[in-house]
Amino acid sequence: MVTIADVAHAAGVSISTVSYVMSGKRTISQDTKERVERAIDALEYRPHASARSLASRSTNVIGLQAPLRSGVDVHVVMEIVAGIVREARVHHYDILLLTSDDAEGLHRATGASMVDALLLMDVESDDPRIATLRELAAPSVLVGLPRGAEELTCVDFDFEAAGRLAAERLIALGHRRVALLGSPREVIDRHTSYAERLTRGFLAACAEHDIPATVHQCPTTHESVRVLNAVLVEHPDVTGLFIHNEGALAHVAARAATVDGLEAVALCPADIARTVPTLIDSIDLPAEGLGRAATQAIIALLAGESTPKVRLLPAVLASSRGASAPERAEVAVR
Amino acid sequence: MVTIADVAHAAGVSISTVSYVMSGKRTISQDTKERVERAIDALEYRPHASARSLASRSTNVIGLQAPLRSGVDVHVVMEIVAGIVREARVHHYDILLLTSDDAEGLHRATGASMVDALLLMDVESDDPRIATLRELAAPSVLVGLPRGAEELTCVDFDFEAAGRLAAERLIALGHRRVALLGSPREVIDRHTSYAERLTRGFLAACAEHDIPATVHQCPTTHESVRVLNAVLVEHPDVTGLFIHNEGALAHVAARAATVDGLEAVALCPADIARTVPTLIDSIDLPAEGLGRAATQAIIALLAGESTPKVRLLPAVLASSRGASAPERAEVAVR
DNA sequence: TGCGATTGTCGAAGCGCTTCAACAACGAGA
DNA sequence: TCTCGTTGTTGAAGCGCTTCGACAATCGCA
Repeated sequence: MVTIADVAHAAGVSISTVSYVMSGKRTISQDTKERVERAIDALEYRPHASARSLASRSTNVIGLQAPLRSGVDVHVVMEIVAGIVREARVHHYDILLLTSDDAEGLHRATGASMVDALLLMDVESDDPRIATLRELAAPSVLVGLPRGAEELTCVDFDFEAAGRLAAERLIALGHRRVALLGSPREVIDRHTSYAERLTRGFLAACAEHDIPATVHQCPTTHESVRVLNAVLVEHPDVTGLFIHNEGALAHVAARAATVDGLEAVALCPADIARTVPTLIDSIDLPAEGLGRAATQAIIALLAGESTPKVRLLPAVLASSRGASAPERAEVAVR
Repeated sequence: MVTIADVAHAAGVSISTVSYVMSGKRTISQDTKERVERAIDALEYRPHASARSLASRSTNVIGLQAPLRSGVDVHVVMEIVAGIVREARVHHYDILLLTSDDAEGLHRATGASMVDALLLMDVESDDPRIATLRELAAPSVLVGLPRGAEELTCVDFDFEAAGRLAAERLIALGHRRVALLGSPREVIDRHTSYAERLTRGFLAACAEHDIPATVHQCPTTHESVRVLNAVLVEHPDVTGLFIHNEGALAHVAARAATVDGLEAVALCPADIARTVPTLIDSIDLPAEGLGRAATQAIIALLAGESTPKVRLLPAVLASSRGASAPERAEVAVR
């Protein structure tokens, strides 16, 4: 293994000089700097991560508790994680994957100084891990917006605004009764923060416009079609649908397209929306951007910068009108 | 921060004694051992991971390159990762999540001694990372079965056997022309190892029974229904379907159920199969078990044990016959 | 021309742990 | 009684890096 001593020797300087060249924490003459850098390249030197972290008291690793639970939108979770990992690498951080939903993992990772900071996904409205986070020395960021998260930094998509936006869009399209086909029952039962906020926004906007609205828990499979059928039987005057459910989206949208006058808006990643041509409109769920934003927040905390306690990514209506990607591109060109 | 010196002082022993109590590498009297353990508990001592790894020259961390690509079966990937993480914890290892598909990440993680070993998922038939792995000092295990992986340890599900099994099942059910609705085009184009092996097994078994068979690339959305329709138009005598495509499964199965005499078998995780009642049968894709097996293999390598170069988890027909989980339970009870 | 400030480099002291070699203390066999 | 193994414990030497304080060498300014 190549050590800093080998580099120092090859460049004809001391160990500390090599260290300062790498960190830039002291001024080094151009000449010396170049000699050291050549030696580093020639020897393919890579600093030993543990040695570095022992001496510098920081690991450049962020611990991530990602959900591996049922009912969650796996596609979205993967995208968020991808965003987190990519953004972390930009800032020279790595991601340690912690088994989820146990506070012990948080204690272990920080107690053993394996990580500089923590990132938590799939946060519930009253998450028991929140209390744990307060005890820990390491800074943390939540992807989600639980109740009672004062003092904690939270980053999330603005689900409440998305609910409003969907409702207002449907109402603007002329619908006089609407329904939300939302998350599966287990997600609701866990009081997952985003599901509750989405519902709140949707119902509030409908109420403001005096439009009757109902909310339905929706299984992720083609059984969701049964839910839709039941909704239509119970409320035959429902003509506007808002779908937020990865697994059910394609089924429900396909079924909805067969019913005269029924129109559907969805909340989902843009690439998913593109595969469902029968949607009237969609609200983009910027999953990767969410992961990146969360990472940026934790990096800022680590740098000692002041960050807003809560950052919500805005909900924007994608003007897809069901067009597939290539078609949209053509439209844009004309 | 509590250090080993604090524990030693509290227990009235030397630092090395504390270390030997924790590692068990030397005999320690029962009395001393208990005193040390009490001190550890009382002080909530957690050894500093970096200090330990610097001194012991091993990190107890495994690097994982997981795919965050399109077309992959996200659900299955998540389950595999969950299996990997859980099994790793059993053996006191942690998982470092590496950005995927770049060989540089492998060099970085091992060169900087951040990991003891590497785990690679989503391996292609001719994966460029394989050459890199050979250069590295760290042991590695592939989840997949690429060509030219001699010398490398591989763990995977036996997709070829699954292909055979599905074909034989359909033939046994009396079908005289069958079709495989497989992975999306991008997965095929990447020459993903599992897709090719599944096809090979399926076609081989059909050929052995002189049963005509066709293979179709299948988009993951409800567009897959179009593919099915096209297949039925082109080959009206197709009555047996084998589906291996997470996103398309529910759509295709639902559509197939509307065609008289058409029967479908699927390859997917058991919990997914349960949500698709129109399936005749399914072959379980033991995703979590696959992750666990891969981790066990890498742990064995790290322990210097000899492990088989290739381990394939067997394909087994789940006798679901389309029954949903509760119904099956009832049947079992009677 | 002299003197303080700046610039560039270095030696050495850790960071918290593992592990080797050494060594008391003790019991057993001759 | 003496010697030789065991058994249990310890001090100290690293592991590879960062960073502090020190110190020449050079510079700017009076």
